[in-house]
Amino acid sequence: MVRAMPLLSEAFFARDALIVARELIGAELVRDEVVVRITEVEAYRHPSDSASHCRMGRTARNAPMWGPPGRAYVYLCYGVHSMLNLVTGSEGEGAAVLVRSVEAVRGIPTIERRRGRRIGARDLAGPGKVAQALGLGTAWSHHPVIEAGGLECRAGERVERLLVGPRVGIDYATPRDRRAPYRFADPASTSVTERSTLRLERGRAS
DNA sequence: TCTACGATCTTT
DNA sequence: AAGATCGTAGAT
Repeated sequence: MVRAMPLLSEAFFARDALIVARELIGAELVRDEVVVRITEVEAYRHPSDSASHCRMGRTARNAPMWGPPGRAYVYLCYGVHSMLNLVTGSEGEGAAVLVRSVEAVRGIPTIERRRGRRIGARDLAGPGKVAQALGLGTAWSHHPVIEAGGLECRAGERVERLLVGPRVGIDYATPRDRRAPYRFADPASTSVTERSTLRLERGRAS
């Protein structure tokens, strides 16, 4: 048995969504026997971000995003898929990071049996697959991933250089926000969506 | 109340 | 290229 990596702290999440997003690449999500490694994320930065669920202020749905950092925000998309976000910044800010893709580290076959769905692949590219692999629904909103038990977010191997590009599926946002390079991915992973719109970032890591 | 529409995925 | 499928938000 390998010793578990340390939990990420509330202080880790209590920073700008762009910083947290970059540093979440390579981190692990753990739910019981299931362990996945984060390979792609998007930052939803602030109420002034016209792509964010917080763009129209506080509502029942986006309440978790306004809460303390290090909590989950899970919402239902297209009436079909659950999306996992991790709340960032300070309480009352309204920012989060969407986990778009992961790689299975272990435990996925068990989930496959339990859910009666086909998730055998090691690559889980796309936010709907992430929540499905971890068995998460909207009831997981507000769950602290900085504490042991349930869904946990743990440190992983640090990825120095990243793929960077625009976010996906936000055509309703302003042109500026549509173009904003708020999506980050691990260049070494094949579990990444819309890869052609990402470019390898030069220079220093965050 | 009513209506429109998604931070998607799969199949055609 | 389109259907599935339903909760939310904004309008009425």
